[in-house]
Amino acid sequence: MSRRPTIRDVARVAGVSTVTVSRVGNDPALVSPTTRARVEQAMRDLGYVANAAARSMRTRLSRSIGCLVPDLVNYPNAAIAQAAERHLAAAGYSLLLTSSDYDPAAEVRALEALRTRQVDGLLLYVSDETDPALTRALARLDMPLLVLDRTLPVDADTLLSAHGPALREAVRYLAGLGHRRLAIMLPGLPVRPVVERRRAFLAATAEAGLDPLAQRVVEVPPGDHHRLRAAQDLLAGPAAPTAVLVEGSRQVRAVLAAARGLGRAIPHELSLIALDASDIATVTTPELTTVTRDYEEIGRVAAGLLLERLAAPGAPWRRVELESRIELRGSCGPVPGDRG
Amino acid sequence: MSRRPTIRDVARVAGVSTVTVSRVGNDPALVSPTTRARVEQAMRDLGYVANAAARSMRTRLSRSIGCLVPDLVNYPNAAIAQAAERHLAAAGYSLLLTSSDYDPAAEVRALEALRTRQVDGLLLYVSDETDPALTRALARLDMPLLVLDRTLPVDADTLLSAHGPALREAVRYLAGLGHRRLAIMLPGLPVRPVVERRRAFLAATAEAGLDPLAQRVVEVPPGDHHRLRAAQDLLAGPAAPTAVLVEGSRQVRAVLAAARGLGRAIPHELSLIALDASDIATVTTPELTTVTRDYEEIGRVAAGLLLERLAAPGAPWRRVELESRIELRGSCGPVPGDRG
DNA sequence: GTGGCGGATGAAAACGTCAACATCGAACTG
DNA sequence: CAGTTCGATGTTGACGTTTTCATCCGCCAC
Repeated sequence: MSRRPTIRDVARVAGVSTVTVSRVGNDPALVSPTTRARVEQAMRDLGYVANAAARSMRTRLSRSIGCLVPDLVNYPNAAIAQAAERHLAAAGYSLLLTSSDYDPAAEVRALEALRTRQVDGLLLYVSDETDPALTRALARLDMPLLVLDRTLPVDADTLLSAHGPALREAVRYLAGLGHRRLAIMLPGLPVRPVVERRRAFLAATAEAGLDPLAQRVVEVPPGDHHRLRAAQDLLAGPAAPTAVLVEGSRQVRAVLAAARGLGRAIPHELSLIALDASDIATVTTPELTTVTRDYEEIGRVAAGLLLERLAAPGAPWRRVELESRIELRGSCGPVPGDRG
Repeated sequence: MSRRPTIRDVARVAGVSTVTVSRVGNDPALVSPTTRARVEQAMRDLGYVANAAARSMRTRLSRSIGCLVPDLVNYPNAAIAQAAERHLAAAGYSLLLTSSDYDPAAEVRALEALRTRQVDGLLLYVSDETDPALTRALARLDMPLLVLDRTLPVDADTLLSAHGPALREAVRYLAGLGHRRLAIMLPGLPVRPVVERRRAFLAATAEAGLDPLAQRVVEVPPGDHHRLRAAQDLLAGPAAPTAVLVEGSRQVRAVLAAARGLGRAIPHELSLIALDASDIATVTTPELTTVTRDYEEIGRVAAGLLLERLAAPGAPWRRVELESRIELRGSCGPVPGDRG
């Protein structure tokens, strides 16, 4: 593989200086039409593409964005990342994607790598809001940050989802169906959506006049084994909840499996609302009532906010909140043996 | 935001030359322990990270890999990309990810962008094997290519999945259950897996002694509307197949919906085998018998092949094939009203 | 006719890093 | 003790691009 043609090769072939070639690429209006045509012809003939490394060294801009997600296989993450990539690419930015597998140490390493690579900004979906090493690494970073659905003590723009309102609506809906013993299963991660949902669940059940002692919040450690076990523990016994809200399709799977194992039919003997699991909501029987979000919108808005920040580095920090919504399907029903 | 510290700043603080600093980063053994310690301290104090653009300009290596996938939301793609990213990152490479949305023109544009960005190699999952513009762009690329599950007329290493054997096994299994009218639904994309599966389906049904005229191959254009329509058309009528093989979870959804709409119960009135849809296979009722692959393995091997190619640019091209396997679950049963 | 202006182009330098070569002293060899 | 080797460090220049400033030419206004 021979050396790639440089701006100098193009200049020589077109009989102009390198500056002129550069201008054809960056600000064509500065070059006369005849010269421009000659240069463009030379570029085509040689198969010239600008060397981004050299350009980025000179301009101190890499036109690339780093993106850190905990898990790309998780449907919402993939959908958000894909939408963001699409919009960043349209603006001429490339996406450097890293998946941390929920490991804060891996995230710190990834941040270092992205810093070395001179990304112009960062799309950040961290897996632990409380990790001090991570917070320190972020503060040291000194570049535009767009934080997704996290509360972090750093200067950054933030794009949040409003998890509370739709979840309250879901709880009211279940209470309206006569349920008095609810549970919510959340991943055991120190991140905002979990905090918000727990809070909204407790507030909404209290508002609905349900006995606080009969409501359960279960935080599940990662690993399918734990997920299944937690679901089985929750659903077994006479005081088991009659309705559960479950975050994430992996945990939903576990609950479906546990319910099947225990012979609890959905929705007749157990009502189920899935949170952020729209990838499987319409293939189960019955289909799942879901609290979901518009992931395409999230990715799009995130990309937009970051691009605006890059264009206006001095502007005040922004904090945007997008709605969640409830989608009623068939996984909820009245309480079995309702006393009403 | 002030200028980031450079190798020169570190050199000044540590009282050494820039080369020494460079060596501490790249080949520490060349530097005496005391000097090294002093340099490392200075790096920490200043928060120095090397500028990858400058390094890459000097070394002509970017230590980044481009990855082109048609759709990141598609579970197998996400799983493969994530596994590849993990292994590339472990080797010090970053992943530039682009999703083309099945648009060959977008793929050509993305290739141009990745070329400009001087990626050292490419992980390529194109959406059209036959597009001449794409093939031309690839030939022009002049960098190590790892082609995933495609047959492309370019010099490249190739990682294939063996789609045929497991699919033949699936057909034999269905024939063994008494099915005489089978169908296969494939996406209407000119790519190798579709070609392979079509061929294997036709060969296996013939081998099983089934009337060739009663077997149907349906190629479905993209779009959920088309998917549902195609499924309804296929399943309606007296000559409808009693068993279908369906590629991709989106099409599987459509078939499930159509079957439900037509009142055809699975597996009693319709047998279903899903191809590459393991994300939903265990949440449906009944769970789906599936032909699937080890996506983590694919991503890992792909990354490994590419890394080996980067280490040995002159080695002969490689062509690796990984197995598929069938996972029996509950979506297949004997033919309704079997004459046997 | 001269001064000035704007459009088109070029020369030179700089971005941050590393490779190639040079230097220097100390330790070893015979 | 001279010659050789080796380990540790430094000097210089180049990678490919863009920025800054300068030049040149023709044209217009006064």
